[in-house]
Amino acid sequence: MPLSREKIAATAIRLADEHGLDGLSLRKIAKELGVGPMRLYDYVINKSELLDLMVDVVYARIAEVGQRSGWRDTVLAIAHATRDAALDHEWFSDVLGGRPHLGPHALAVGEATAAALSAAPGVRDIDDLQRAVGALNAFIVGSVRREVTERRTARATGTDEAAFQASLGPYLTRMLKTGRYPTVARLVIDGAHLNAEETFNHNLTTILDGITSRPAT
Amino acid sequence: MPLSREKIAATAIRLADEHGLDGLSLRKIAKELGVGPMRLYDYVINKSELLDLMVDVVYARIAEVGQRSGWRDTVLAIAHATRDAALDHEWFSDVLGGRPHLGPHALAVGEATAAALSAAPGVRDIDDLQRAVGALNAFIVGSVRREVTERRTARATGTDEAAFQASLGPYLTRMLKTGRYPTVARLVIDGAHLNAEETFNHNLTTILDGITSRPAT
DNA sequence: TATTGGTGGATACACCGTACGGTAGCGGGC
DNA sequence: GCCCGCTACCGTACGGTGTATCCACCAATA
Repeated sequence: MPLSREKIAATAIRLADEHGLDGLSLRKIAKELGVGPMRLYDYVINKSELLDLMVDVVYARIAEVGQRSGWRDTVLAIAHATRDAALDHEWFSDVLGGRPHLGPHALAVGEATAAALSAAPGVRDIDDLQRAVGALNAFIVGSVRREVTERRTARATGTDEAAFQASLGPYLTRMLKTGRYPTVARLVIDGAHLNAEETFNHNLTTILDGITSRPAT
Repeated sequence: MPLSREKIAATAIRLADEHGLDGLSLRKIAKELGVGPMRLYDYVINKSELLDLMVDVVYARIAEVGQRSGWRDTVLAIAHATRDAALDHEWFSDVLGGRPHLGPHALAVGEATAAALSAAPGVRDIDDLQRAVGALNAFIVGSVRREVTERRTARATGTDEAAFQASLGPYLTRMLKTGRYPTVARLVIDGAHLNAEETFNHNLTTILDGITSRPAT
């Protein structure tokens, strides 16, 4: 089993899944592979390139959803696949939008979404398409990042009310008790029960409706 | 001039503006302040806490836009202030959405946007408000990240066509020449002339229209 | 004057990415 | 058959990071 870019990327992904991107180091990857650290540089230029490799592996999984019947179903499938991938590989959300995704599978995903959106009503020319792709991707990136961040803090503080009160509570409740943030307070207190996937879905359709129902300029 | 959290955060922001977040280290900050590295730990627990401090300083600038006459003007002002701040402090976009923003000024910005959105038509109850805030913030985070990333790669590769062809060109043009990404190719070739701020504005109004014009469920 | 408390500094540790020099094995030319 | 050159592999080393710990000094108090 002679070592390869794929094998390196695979173990790197596994380690990143377990210990996060900060806990990922070339030395640990090498040790996990039973190899000296410098061996990796025969297959990869940088840690940065290794990261690009990992990212494109994830995009390969996203690209697997393929094409659905209608443009809207395709977009929905890609968006949900992206979200699922980010929830499986939380480090993926740390990189989302932070560097250009130019791997072959990333391009394939981009092509699929762009092709789907170009068939949407309200998308008339290339400028419309560029804006639509931008809006959709921005929403996906932002949503996924937000959800992963929330999940992390929930895991760090503990899900239950008691642990929350113990960790963030003292500061946050004191802040909210000042009365300077009444709307935020209402959101925190009353609005914590919404399902994440439903919210994602809801906002996604809102965005798509906004794109398609745009009046002619 | 005895050193303080504010002074530390200010020089940290300056260094991060110049050399990026990766080029920021406690040792450099300390050296810039003419102080041993460990002195900083008398004012800050972690590098993480220092980052939170820096982030909240930026949010203070964003919060300065205050309240406009209508809910829509307020939201637009906050969104643009966020974008401007991220373009001034590109490291800010690296952190956007990646950690909970709980500083007092961040909460103030959150309160202002939530309050404004709660007055928007189509936002009837707390659940609507939560979703609307989520959609808007997701879009802002994603858009700003994308724009900063593009600006960075443009700066790295050089703006002009020749340098671009020399750096990313060989790989990207070869990829696009395969014919597997026709829509992306069209976007890259034909659609590079759009103004970033206009696009941001356009998509922002699209999102807001989508939120306000949602049918009653 | 002796003691104590706090303040600033230096040193040290574990870890990181990666540049560099060396070595062992192997295929090809004479 | 012998030797050479080349390639694949590897260990060591350097400069940097965040941070814990200990130490020296100095002011104020008993």
